Amino acid sequence: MPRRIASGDGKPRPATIKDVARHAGVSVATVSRILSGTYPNAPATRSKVMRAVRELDYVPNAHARGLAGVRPKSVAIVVNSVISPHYAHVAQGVHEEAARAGRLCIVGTTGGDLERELAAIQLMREEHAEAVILVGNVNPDEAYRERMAGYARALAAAGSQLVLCGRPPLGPDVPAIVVEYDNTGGAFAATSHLLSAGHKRILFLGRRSGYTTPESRVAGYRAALAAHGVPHDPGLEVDGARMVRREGYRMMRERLDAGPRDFTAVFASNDLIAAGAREALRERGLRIPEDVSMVGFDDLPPAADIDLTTVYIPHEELGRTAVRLALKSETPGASEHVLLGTHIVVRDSVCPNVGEASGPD
Amino acid sequence: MPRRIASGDGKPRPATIKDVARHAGVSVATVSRILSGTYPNAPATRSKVMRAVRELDYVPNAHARGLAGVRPKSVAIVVNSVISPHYAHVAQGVHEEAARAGRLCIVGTTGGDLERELAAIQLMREEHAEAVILVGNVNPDEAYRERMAGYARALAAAGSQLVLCGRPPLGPDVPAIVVEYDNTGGAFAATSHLLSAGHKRILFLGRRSGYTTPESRVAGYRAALAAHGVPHDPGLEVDGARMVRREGYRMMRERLDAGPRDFTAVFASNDLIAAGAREALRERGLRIPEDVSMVGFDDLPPAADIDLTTVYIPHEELGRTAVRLALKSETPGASEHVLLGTHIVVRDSVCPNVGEASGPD
DNA sequence: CTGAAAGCGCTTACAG
DNA sequence: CTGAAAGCGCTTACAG
Repeated sequence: MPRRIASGDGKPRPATIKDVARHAGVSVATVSRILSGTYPNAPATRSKVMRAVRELDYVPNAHARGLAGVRPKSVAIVVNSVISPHYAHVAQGVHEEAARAGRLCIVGTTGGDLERELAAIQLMREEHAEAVILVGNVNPDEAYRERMAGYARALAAAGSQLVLCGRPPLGPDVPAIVVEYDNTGGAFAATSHLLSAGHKRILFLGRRSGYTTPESRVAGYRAALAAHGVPHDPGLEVDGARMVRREGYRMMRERLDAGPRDFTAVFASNDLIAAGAREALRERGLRIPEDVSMVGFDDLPPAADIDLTTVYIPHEELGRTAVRLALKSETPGASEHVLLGTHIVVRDSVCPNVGEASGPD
Repeated sequence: MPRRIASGDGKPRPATIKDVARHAGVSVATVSRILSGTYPNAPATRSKVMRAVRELDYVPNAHARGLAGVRPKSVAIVVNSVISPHYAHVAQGVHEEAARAGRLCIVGTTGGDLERELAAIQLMREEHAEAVILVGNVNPDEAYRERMAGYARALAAAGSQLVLCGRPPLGPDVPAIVVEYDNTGGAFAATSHLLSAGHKRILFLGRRSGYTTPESRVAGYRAALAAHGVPHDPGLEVDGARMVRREGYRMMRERLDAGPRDFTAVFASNDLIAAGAREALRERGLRIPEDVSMVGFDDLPPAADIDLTTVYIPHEELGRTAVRLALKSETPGASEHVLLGTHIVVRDSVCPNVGEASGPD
């Protein structure tokens, strides 16, 4: 049982470096040096000090240490929500790499609210986090770019580093590290997979104008159509408000209600949308893949449960890379751009097209 | 564009309170008081100071503030992994409540590793987190109890507070807040639901001796059998190593391989296990609920996708309550015990038993 | 290899 | 309502 120091009024208070020094019969400078482990020291002194540390259950005060100029041991991540599977997996990667480097993770959630994002960044600046990682889908309009440039410069000035994860770069004059993954390539592969099975009428579910993630997936979809010489019908691109299950259900439901089915396959902009769309199809007695083929994006838990062919994103690798690059860069305010690959994962949601569905031609 | 202070060597450095004071023509004490907002102050002075703060983009240094004795603005949570849906939802609740209270969240992941748990707690002590929340299933043996008692006392001594979430209390002499939910009651309701549908041979999938979560669910299962006058057959309780999908698959698969089916219904100790077991059943052509009825526990995402009747746990409420109680308690090292309710959520995974399965009698 | 002392950026009695 | 000064617990040149 470690002893506790009693202050004047008898209440226990945590031991300080002074207590340790007194206990070990050395100066505080010596204790500090021995604990830092980067100075030469006499073994006898060393063991005296370590013994005192153990006996007093001494834990250094991170605030004092931070004030005295030592780089703090924390990285920060800001996400919309920690229950979104994609964010959770990226965060998991961040945690792993942070733990490996002996860093603590500060996590901020915004719920998509700008006020909360600002407040989170502010608190992280106060804490002097070594890096601040922002992740996820955004609409990179002028206001967004200015906000990010402001964050980047403020963090750099404070010796920290802004990292953008799954977002586009901000431009050469903004000090930020960017870790992206290949949305367009993945969407190209997914669409090609359907095209190779003979599908020509492929519904794209979940377009959202202005937002980087769905837009780059639509781009891959269109590129694949073009590459296979299949005409592009804008009427097959369905808009969705958010990339969630319920939206997938709504979009498919409304499509089926609107008239005779004019597609044989579906490319859902993510797995959650695929799961929702699948439910709407089943309510009409349409099975996957016998009646309709479907491909998703993300390769997150729902995909395995519904046997969905989808596109794998290196979620955790994104988080690990973000931390690795941020901690590596000696100079705060570094700029770097990394693009990680994606690939298709084949399950059982695509059948060859036997030409049932009627096109508008 | 905020001005940046240039230090001697020309590199920008973040503004300090001194810069603000000089810029506003007042003393640092005045700036400090105005920013704290808890002292009387002259409106004219106030606006001068706020203007300087804005123009210099001043952010207070949390380390200096912490050192000077102000309670830090962070709560900490320690979980096995952030991608486990249960942990993620509890964490979401913690974040919400923390954000509401203007606190930052420090999140530690342990991967179930004791070394990492210890390291995380240590770092959180260094950071002087206001509360440290530990969540999840454990085997509360002597070593565990001693470890927790040590954490609790060390945190209390440092003015912080240990909170146990979904874990049993440690005893009256240990300063910890405990927020539990009703596992046994939920399991009783789930089992009763199956019994009411006429099932008598109910497989319990995922017993794990010594671990609090599965053990209290088994207890509810047994209590329900007893209450309904159905004989308890220990042979219907199947052991599982971890509460994951793959284990559910393995347990069901081995059970079906071992001989003729001797149950008409399944109570899975959580939804993931239910999803895995369902897959094994389907491989044998057994459908839910036509051939086998099934009930799970958690009411997390997989449940809706597989139409599973299950037990709802107030995951997020657990996290919110943990933070609320911890921040409320003025005296660090408070003791408190809260038990939140659970309830059954009926979907489409239970049919009346028509007496197909053969019991051992 | 070790110690005495300055300083990091705040807050808060203590005076006025 | 405001200012001068001590002090929080460390680290690190500066001496020796």
